Amino acid sequence: MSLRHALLALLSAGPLTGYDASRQFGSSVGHVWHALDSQIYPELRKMQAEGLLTARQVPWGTKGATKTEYSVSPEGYEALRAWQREPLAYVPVRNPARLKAAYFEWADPGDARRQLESHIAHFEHQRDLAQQVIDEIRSESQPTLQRRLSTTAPQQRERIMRFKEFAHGGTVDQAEQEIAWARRGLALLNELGDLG
Amino acid sequence: MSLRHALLALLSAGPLTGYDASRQFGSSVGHVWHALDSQIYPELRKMQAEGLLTARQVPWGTKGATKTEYSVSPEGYEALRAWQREPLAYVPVRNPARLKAAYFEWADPGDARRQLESHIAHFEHQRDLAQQVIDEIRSESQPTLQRRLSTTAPQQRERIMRFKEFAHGGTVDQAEQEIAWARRGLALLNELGDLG
DNA sequence: CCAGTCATGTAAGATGTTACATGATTCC
DNA sequence: GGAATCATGTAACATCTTACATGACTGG
Repeated sequence: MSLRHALLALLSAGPLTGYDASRQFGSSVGHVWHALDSQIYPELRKMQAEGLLTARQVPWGTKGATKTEYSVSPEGYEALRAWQREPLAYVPVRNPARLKAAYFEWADPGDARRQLESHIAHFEHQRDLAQQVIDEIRSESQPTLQRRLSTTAPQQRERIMRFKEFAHGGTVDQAEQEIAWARRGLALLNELGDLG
Repeated sequence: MSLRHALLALLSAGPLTGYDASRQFGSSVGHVWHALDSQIYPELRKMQAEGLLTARQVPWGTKGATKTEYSVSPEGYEALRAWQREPLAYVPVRNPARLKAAYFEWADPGDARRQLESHIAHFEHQRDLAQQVIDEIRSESQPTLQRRLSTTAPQQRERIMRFKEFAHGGTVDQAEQEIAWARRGLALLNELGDLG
């Protein structure tokens, strides 16, 4: 059900059309919970059907076309708070990189090395992305955050920004840790190469 | 397709019945790739149908009953090596704990605190589990690893153990990092509490 | 002979991925 | 007038979870 909470969180910053929600998703909450358009549109409709969102047709263009704008209903805000009240259900471990590394004896050393190198490249990219997000938060240049802050009492703004920084800071740390792990793996391959 | 690779890895240590595979799964490869019995049994059959495993009926008990024992076929071993040759497809981020933390402004401080405390408890448990696995590897007391090592040339044994240690070491590091992150979150809540 | 565990699943549903589809509008 | 992007999906498939089912065997 996390997609639902991600969407509530996104729309809690203010109403959005389905299209705008899809676009802004990727550059805000999508950094911690990825989803594709093909999931977002149907989920928005389902949430509206269940009363978490209210929908309104707004004009689009000059020729009488419309698009759907969604807002969080009182029930939706309550669902957001209820979610925060519930303990988080931890999902069982399912880590493809660790799985592969545990059975590197089936790889030849060159392939194992390449795995680890692309692991490093991947998480360097993740780290840089998350660091960018943090910079955008600090500079208040992120559109979704701007909408969020504009409807918030000044005393609350600090909290909101600090929580987001904290969350994305976790992503940075995790990326650093994965990079350090993969480097240890490369060192191990070197060591075993010398032995064999 | 990782379940398939996890099962190939498990059975590469030697033949197992479906039931034994299900049991041993949890105490070996299941530490990096979780799966339930209801997934394992059907997947073993599918893998046999596709020629990755060979099945053999072995007697069970004294009254003529049988059970199915699976072994990795040559095609299965090739699939295992092919998997190690392919680059890993990184899945998009989907992190419920980070998602929740990014929107802690919707939680009251007590609930946010409880989230972080159970985050710490969860990863302390993960860390201890992974540390146990590492100890079992070092002491060669893990049954699946014993089967694996017993069919391996002595020069290769070191490699196998070091790779597994390395993989589970990553789980330990990740757990430590999550614990440190959550502690920073608790400190942040304290700080914001003082401000508000 | 009865409890436990061995042995093997099925069925329904939730969630997510991949690939494709289509028309409207705006900007150059 | 054509390209880009706005707007909104659907269909098929894969994967995983939850809940349930059932009979055989073993040890006390």
